[in-house]
Formats: sequence, structure tokens, C-alpha cells
Amino acid sequence: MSTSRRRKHSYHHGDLPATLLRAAGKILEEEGVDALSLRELTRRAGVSHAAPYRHFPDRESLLAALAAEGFALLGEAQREAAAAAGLRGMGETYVGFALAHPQRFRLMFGGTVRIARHKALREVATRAFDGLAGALAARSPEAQGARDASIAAWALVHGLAQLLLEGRVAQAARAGRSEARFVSDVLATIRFAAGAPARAAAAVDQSA
Amino acid sequence: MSTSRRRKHSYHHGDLPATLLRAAGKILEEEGVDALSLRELTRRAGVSHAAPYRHFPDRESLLAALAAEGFALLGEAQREAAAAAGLRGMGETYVGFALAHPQRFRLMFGGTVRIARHKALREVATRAFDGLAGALAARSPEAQGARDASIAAWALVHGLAQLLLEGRVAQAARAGRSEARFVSDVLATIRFAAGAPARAAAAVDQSA
DNA sequence: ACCTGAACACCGTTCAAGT
DNA sequence: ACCTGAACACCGTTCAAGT
Repeated sequence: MSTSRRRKHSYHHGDLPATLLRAAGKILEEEGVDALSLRELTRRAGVSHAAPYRHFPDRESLLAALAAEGFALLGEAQREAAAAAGLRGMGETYVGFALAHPQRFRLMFGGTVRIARHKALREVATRAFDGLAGALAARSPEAQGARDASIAAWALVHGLAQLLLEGRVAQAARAGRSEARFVSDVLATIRFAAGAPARAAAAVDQSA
Repeated sequence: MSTSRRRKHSYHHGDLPATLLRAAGKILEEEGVDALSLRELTRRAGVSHAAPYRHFPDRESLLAALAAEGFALLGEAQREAAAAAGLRGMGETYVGFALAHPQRFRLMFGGTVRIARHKALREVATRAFDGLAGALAARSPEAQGARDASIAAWALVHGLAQLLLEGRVAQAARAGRSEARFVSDVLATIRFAAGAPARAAAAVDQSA
């Protein structure tokens, strides 16, 4: 008689959390966070609208779980890229991840989820970034300058991803290049001055 | 007898749009976009909950107006910085704006407002960025390389702003420096290779 | 132990009606 | 021309009750 339940036994169907996360991920990627309501989610999953509360304290916690999945994926992709393609490969991978999963990336960095309040999320996010920082620090280990440069590198790829995602980079700037080539070219315009004392270098370069 | 109306004549009180934008800006900066509901806004403004619809087609259009204010402010600050402090000054101004108006900045770049769908917003946003691109292109006018470098420069400051805003940069990385000094030091680790053919330069730098 | 259904306090948006 | 009040179709969250 029921119209939407597809499960065998229906009542306890093994793993509702996983089912919810899968369905939520689909809604997220198709329509964005704002369209991801618990009620729509439970409709798709064929459970009552109160069911998620047995597994997630509130909506933000479910979003936090989705964001955590994203950081895990990004972190892994970065580690693989570091081994296979070096520093610039990591940057291209970062931007590539954002373009391949735009809504997920927005969720991870958009501020809707307060990362600090969700322990598992906080930890997996931190781990993803340690990779980038470590790779850059390893190249030129003069403490503070290298650390600053690693933040600049991260900011560069992060900002490029964000600008492309939001469509802020004009079509004209692409100049007919493929997306990957464009990203590669833009990143190639940058040089890191990690070795030099940052302050002095700044003074030199600024006088233009 | 009315409890909340503070206006003289009350019914048509001159400039409801401006009143709404002022109140909305306050809610935005205090509590963020997600807390900015039209109903809460109308409660504060002392009008009926349907009143905004005489002036804005929907909630997103009101948010678009708030974002447009932000881009106008940012654009102006950038133009002043360009005149007074040169290229690096513009970058510091960009990050400074984001840190001074975090919720506004999030609204401007968070993807909640579809910029392309709001004409006035689209135009003021474009104008704000022409400034940055122009300043960099003027320094080294070799068509494509310079354009790519200007995008990289923008991505750099934008990403740094975003990472600082979301609290993704660990306290430890600051190493006791003031925020302004930290930003300045991070930006100083970067050199632009706008003059050189981007591709060749990339190949050289990559082999590390 | 896990899920449901009714209930509550919110939303955004529409529209006939008021001034 | 501009604003209101009732109405509609949604939300997130809570809680007693069901299996």
C-alpha cells in the first residue's frame, strides 16, 4: 500500500545514515546547499521527515558530514598529485576538484557550516591542508618565509578556484584555451620568493 | 496605539527601499545572510511582511542590492589604493575590505546571489574588477601573459581573504604578527612573471 | 533501538483589499 | 501609488507514541 518505500523490510533498513548522505550528496550536487532541505531529503529517501534526527542532531550536522566527505576526497587527490605531479600538479588538482564538484566546494568553504563546531569535519579539513603546506615547506625550509609562501600558494589556487566557480573570470580572459590549460597558464605566472627575506623583497618589488 | 511605527505619517514614509536596505545591511553584518529573513527585516523596519515586494521582486533581489553596495565600496577603495599605494596596496586593501566586512564579502562571493541575473549588480561587480586587472596590465602590457598574471594576482588576494575569513589559517602561522603585517608578508612572497613567456617559465620552475 | 505523525514556530510569496 | 492582512505551501525541530 505504501507508495514510495522501496526497501525490503522497510522499518529498520540497515543504514539510514549512509542512505541519507548519498541522497543528500545528490541533491547538493544537483541544486546546491540552499535547495537541500531535510524534508525534501526524507521524501527522496522514503522515510519520515523526523527520521534524520535519530542520526544527526540537526541540519548543519548533516551538511558537516557532506563537507567532511569533500575534504577527505580533496585531501586524497592532493596526496596523489603530490606524489605524481609535484607542486604545480597539486595546485591544478585543487582547482580541478573545485570545478568538478562546485557545489561541494562551495559547501566546504562557503561559511554555511561552522567548521570549528564539528570535530570530525575540523580534523579532516586540517589534514587536507597539512599536505599542501608540507609540500611547500619541504621545498624551502627557512621557517617563516616558507610558511608564508605556502599560505600564498594555497590562497592562489583557492582564489582561482573560487573565481572560476562564481563565473567572475570573463570568457575573454580564457582566450580560447581549455580550462586545464588556462589554469596551468595562470598558475605559471607566479614565482615564489621563499628563499629571500620577505620584507626586503617586498620593498624592492613594490617600487613600481 | 501602534507599538512599533516610529515614522511621522507612517503610511508612505518617503523611502522604504532605503530604510529596508539600511536595516538589512545591519542584520547581514551582525548575523549573516542566512539570518536575514524578510520577515525579521520587516519586523525591524516596522512595516508589514509584504511591504518589501512593492520595491524588490523577491528576497534574492534585495540581497543583490546589498551585494552591489559592497562591490561599489570595494571598487572605490581599490581605486583610492591604486592612486595612493600602488599594486601591493591594492591587494592589501582587498583583503582589508574582506576582513572589515566579512558577511558582506561572503554575500558578494558566496554564490547565494546569482550575479549574472541582476543587471545592476553585474555591472558594478565588473567595474570593481576592471580596476585590478587594469592596474596589472598597465605594468607589463604583453597581452595574454599580463592578463593571466592579473588574474593570478586577483586570485591570490581573493583566496587569502577567503581563507582568513573562514578561519582556515592557523593561529600558529600568524607567528604573532599583526593582521596587516601578516597579509603584507604573505603577499610579499609572490613575484609575477608577466614579462616572460608563461609556458617556458612554468617548465623551468616546475622541475623541482 | 529506531522510526512515525502530529504539532509548533517559523519562512517566502501572492493577492484582494484598504488608504 | 504604496502598504496591509489573510492565505498558501513550504521549512527545521520536538516529542509522545508506535514497532
